[in-house]
Amino acid sequence: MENKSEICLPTCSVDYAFKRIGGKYKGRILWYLHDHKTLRYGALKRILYDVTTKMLTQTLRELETDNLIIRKVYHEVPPKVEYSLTETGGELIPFIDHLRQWGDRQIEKENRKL
Amino acid sequence: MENKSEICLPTCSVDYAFKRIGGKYKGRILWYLHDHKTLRYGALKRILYDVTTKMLTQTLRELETDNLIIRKVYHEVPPKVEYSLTETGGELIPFIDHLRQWGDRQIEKENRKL
DNA sequence: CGGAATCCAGTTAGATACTG
DNA sequence: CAGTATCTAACTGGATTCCG
Repeated sequence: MENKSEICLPTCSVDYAFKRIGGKYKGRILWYLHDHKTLRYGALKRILYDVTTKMLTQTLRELETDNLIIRKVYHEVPPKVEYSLTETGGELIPFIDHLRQWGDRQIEKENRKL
Repeated sequence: MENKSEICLPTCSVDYAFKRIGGKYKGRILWYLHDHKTLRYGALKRILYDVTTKMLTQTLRELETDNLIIRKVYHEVPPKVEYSLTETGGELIPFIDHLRQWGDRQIEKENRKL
């Protein structure tokens, strides 16, 4: 499975950016990693809770390839892998945070209508 | 075809927001509508250029349902339909702009490496 | 524990043709 | 002009099983 971001030239930088963080779980993963500083594979899976191992692994690999997260392997038994944000990935946090606040406001609005 | 945003409760507001603007063309459409104030269907199709009528219509309907854009129909011959941002949609522009700038920086970085 | 591999159903999106 | 309808290829994502 190839990383989409490698096989197509973006037509504009908005497109470029959305390709990198627009995946089904990417926004949440970046946000949770910022929240917890570092998370293990299993912990991430528990927080996202509806994700399959296949999807999680695939998504993490894409984020790693795009240099948004770091994958650190501890060669122990049992194995341990920790994920954290890169500096580039961290630069996206203000954006995600604003988006989160916007989302909160919309959810509130919708609730008031009911 | 149901609008996804209607059939699932978001697990968190990050997820909520990404569902609304994370589609393949949504970011670009919002950005272009902000840039041009208002755009006709055909103009949008030309700017996005690789989109099919089916995808464009579907995406525009989702954005409309989520109250991010306005669809204004002129009952003329030939027909004329203009799209523009709602106030809520406009609130997203600063974030998309931020994302766009981030994208620009990444593209530059990648070019320097080559 | 942190995945990889395989198989398969379901969805999505593209091409094409047609319409008010 | 601004779509709709239909068909199909392609891809996505889920379940399951297995491995170092």
